[in-house]
Amino acid sequence: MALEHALLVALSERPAAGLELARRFDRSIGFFWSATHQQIYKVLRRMEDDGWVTAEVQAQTAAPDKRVYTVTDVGTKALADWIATTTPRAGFRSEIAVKMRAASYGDRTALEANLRELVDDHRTRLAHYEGMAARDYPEPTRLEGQELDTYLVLRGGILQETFWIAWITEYLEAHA
Amino acid sequence: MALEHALLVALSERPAAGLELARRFDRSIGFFWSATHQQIYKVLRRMEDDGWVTAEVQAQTAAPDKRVYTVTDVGTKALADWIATTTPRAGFRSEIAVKMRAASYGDRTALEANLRELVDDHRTRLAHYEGMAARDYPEPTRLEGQELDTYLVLRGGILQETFWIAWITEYLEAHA
DNA sequence: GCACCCTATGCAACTAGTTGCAGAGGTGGC
DNA sequence: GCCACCTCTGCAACTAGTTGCATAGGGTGC
Repeated sequence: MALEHALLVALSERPAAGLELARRFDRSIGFFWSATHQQIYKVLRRMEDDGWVTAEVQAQTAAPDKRVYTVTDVGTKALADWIATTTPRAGFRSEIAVKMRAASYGDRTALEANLRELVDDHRTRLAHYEGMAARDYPEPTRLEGQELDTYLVLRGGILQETFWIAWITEYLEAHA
Repeated sequence: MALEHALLVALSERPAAGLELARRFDRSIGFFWSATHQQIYKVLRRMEDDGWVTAEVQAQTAAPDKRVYTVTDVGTKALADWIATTTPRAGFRSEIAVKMRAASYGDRTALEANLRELVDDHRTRLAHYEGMAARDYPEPTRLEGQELDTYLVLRGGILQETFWIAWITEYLEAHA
């Protein structure tokens, strides 16, 4: 389970409240993890119980109070310890892949329409990521350390989208 | 949840018992799903309760009886219905990606060693998949229908491994 | 003043999957 | 005969994540 560690990374960069973190999952953290706000609040509460983060209630003017979480020394150490562990290769699970394999047992035309929507979605995301890369990292070879890591994770997002586009395109063309 | 559907696909091709299916997850079905034998038995039992499959107990000579599952008409229809549903784009969750992003907060050297092991693993799998493709599908352009689908899912496995190799290699070289 | 919307947090029921463990039939080696 | 190993099925406790729903503070428009 890496949600708690993904949250530790995000909070190490900038303390934040729950909903703000959920929003960051729609952007930077979202390249490599995703979570609902319910799940985020649940995990944040547990991290607080474990002493990994502290919460400070901040009053706001036009909205309810928010709880801003900050990583503790214990949390920083927990993150470092986790980074030192070995992560095995993850299995690949994909519902659309099951369907691509199963197409002969159902409505292939409906599946192909679904695939066309998906590949469009992936193309849109790829264009968005590539725009981000060009705008935020005009000179990637000059990057180092944490900033380089952030860029390289964006590169992972780009390559991942490229994979999906290549595969779905190959599938659709092979059946044309 | 697509395990039950992945199992329907596998059983539609060939009736099988639980452990045999678990073994097939280490091979063909394993390109797009994975499951432990405990999970497979659990799901098979539910599919049987739902009328999707029937089980026939077969005695064996040097091993305990096995339950061979066969898809029913109800199961065949359930699979077709499912194929006609729309599958949304799946999120990308990766523990190693979180670590790549978090490397500055821990032991980067240990992570790089982990990444080298992983990329070797991916290269081995890629070579294995490419060997399968060359051996089992010498003339892919002549394939049609279900056989073509099987080949294209293998292609997905190849492209997926290619993605991982490209990304990890880029990460390691950028930090060299 | 009410409906709608936004921010902000969070409970609870449920699901899919993991892990540890277990019983049973049988074979081969010591 | 016992033990290690293989085949074969499966229970149960647990975890991570999903979904539906809820409360609460505040602002805006009709």
